[in-house]
Amino acid sequence: MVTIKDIAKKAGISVTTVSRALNDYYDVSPTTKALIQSIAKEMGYVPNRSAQSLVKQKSNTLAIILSGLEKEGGKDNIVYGMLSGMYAFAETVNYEVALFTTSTAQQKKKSYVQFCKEHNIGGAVVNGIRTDDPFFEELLHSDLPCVLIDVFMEGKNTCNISIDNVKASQQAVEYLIKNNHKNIAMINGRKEASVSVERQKGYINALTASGIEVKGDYLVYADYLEETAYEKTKELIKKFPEITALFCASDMMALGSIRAIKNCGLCIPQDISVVGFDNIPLSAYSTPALTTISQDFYFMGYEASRQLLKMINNEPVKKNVFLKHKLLERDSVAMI
Amino acid sequence: MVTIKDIAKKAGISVTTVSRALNDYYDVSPTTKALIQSIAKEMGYVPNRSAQSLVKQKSNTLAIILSGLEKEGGKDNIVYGMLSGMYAFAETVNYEVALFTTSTAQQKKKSYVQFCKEHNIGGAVVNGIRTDDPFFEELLHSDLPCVLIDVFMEGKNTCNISIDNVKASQQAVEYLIKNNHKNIAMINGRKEASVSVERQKGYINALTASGIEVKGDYLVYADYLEETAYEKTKELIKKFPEITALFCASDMMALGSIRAIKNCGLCIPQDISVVGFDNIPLSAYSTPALTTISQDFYFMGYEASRQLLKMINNEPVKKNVFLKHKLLERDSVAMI
DNA sequence: TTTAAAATCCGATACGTTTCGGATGGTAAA
DNA sequence: TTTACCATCCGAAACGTATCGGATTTTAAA
Repeated sequence: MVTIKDIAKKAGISVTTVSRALNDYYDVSPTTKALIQSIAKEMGYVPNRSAQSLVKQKSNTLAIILSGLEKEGGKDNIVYGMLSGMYAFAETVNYEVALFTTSTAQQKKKSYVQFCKEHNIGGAVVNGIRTDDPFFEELLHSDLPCVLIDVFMEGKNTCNISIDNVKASQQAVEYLIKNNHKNIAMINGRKEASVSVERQKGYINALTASGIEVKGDYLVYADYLEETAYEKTKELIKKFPEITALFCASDMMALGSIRAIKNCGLCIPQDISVVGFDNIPLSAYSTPALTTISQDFYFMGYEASRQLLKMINNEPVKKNVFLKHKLLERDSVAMI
Repeated sequence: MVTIKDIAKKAGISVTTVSRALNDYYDVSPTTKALIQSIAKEMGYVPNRSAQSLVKQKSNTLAIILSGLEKEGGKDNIVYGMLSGMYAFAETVNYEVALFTTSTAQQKKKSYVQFCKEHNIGGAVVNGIRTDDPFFEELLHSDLPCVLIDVFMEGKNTCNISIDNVKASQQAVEYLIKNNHKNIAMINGRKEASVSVERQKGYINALTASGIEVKGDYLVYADYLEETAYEKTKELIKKFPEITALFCASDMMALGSIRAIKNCGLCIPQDISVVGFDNIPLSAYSTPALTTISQDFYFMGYEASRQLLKMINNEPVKKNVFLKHKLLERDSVAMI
């Protein structure tokens, strides 16, 4: 391993000056600067990040904390999108990304704060962490800058980023109403998740605004799981055959619903219309193609990390950032 | 930040002993060990990875080098699968993973070797890098341990991991032949990629073994892209209406082919049968569900990193590791 | 009692980099 | 000639940890 000491020796110059030359400081002459840089290149010098991070007490690294890169969890491509967005942004500012996942398996899991401290990390983007996770609490109470994606909590030094979930789901349900649907059920995710609450609010808003009675029985929770949605949908449409439309709080659940509906011998959208949420790749390939609320997860990851960097640099940021969404009309909704 | 010095002071004990206690060395008494560990916990001590990595000259980190976490590239979920497998393994051995992607955009991209040196990384898992990438060449010539997924090249300190692509595609085509197909075309990927070569070999093997003439015109390249496959398939089935079956070297291309076939007013599998390759999530949701060769990318990432760690620790490893595959019969193939 | 061996501890140094505080020599203004 | 100011350089300390080589005490064997 070639170090700045080696360069210094070869150039007959002090270590200090080599360091300052390589970092392009003003107080080293253009001549020596050029000399040193050429020697560095010639010797194949690579700066040692550990040493840099140790002495500078920071590491040019952003953390992303995820609920888990699970074997079967990635079908929706959401995490992938956020990740790639984050990496894309980090690259533009010469930062790196450290990915930390909470393994459900591992009992003695490490605290998020600890992870960041270990690595001299300045701040974290957080997604998919359960709000009752004790380590999440600890993170919120620490003064590490955090950007929370799709979860609304207040911490010591946090901000939130997401689409306007209320408006988006309201829009989705209004679209169904516009297509003359009145008996509209909702397959929601986990009751506790803040996005679920928001999306439910939008559903109710749309119904009441159109003078449609909100029936508690039409509202079921499927944990954002395809399989659960499949079962709940089956029960639902057997119990309430008058239902003509379904609003699902995620595309994965919508896919489960679609399967359930087909399985009951009904047709989509002729018998029952379905609207999803997220616009995951699968939704475009299902039959029928799923009408859904489109979110740009790549951009979300990109923006989240951009916000984070601002916070790390003590620049002012908005506490709540709302990104754009879009209703994507495809083939799973019909006029009745 | 609380350091071992702080602990030493509080415990009235030397820094050396604190370090050795925390690392559970044999030559510190159980009493002091317990004392120090409790003080460490109480003070919220977190070891500084930079300092550790600096002094130990290594970092307990595995690199994964990918061709890019691109916005649109992740639809097949393959990279995600490998990633999660790698993280899962790394966790079991208390290692971390550093992800490095080659941005097509960024001109002044950094060499892979440089990245590893900077971070004191002991070795890398590599996937999807073009074989003519100069930095890839450099990596192969370096003595960094490398596990190459799905690419067959020999380096100074490398090994390869993949399924038996020849056998797998041979099996796929044999399956079509068993269903009485004789005019079987193949949509292959990039001609240069080694997996393409292998899969083509399997295709030809199967045909010749059954005494079916291999027609050069039946073999087209679509770059592993859905859209290109769509177009090439259209041309193909217009030009050669006798074709009754298609073997595609990837599921993404198969999805393009399916769309093309439908678009020509033909039915799958009644008019044309299709077999894909990979078993990506989308393949199960397409209509008809795609018959395909199933690979376990999670396991591939897991095994690749397991191999890598062995190489880093100078344990002996096999030069070529073949993982299992499986022909997954679904609904896109019919007997004629 | 002496001696050897085990158990337990510690000082000093090293890892590679940055940075504080100053040193040196040269140039221009007073 | 003196003074002040640049431009350019450098020594030494610091970051937090691990480890080599040895020191000290305790225990057990002879």
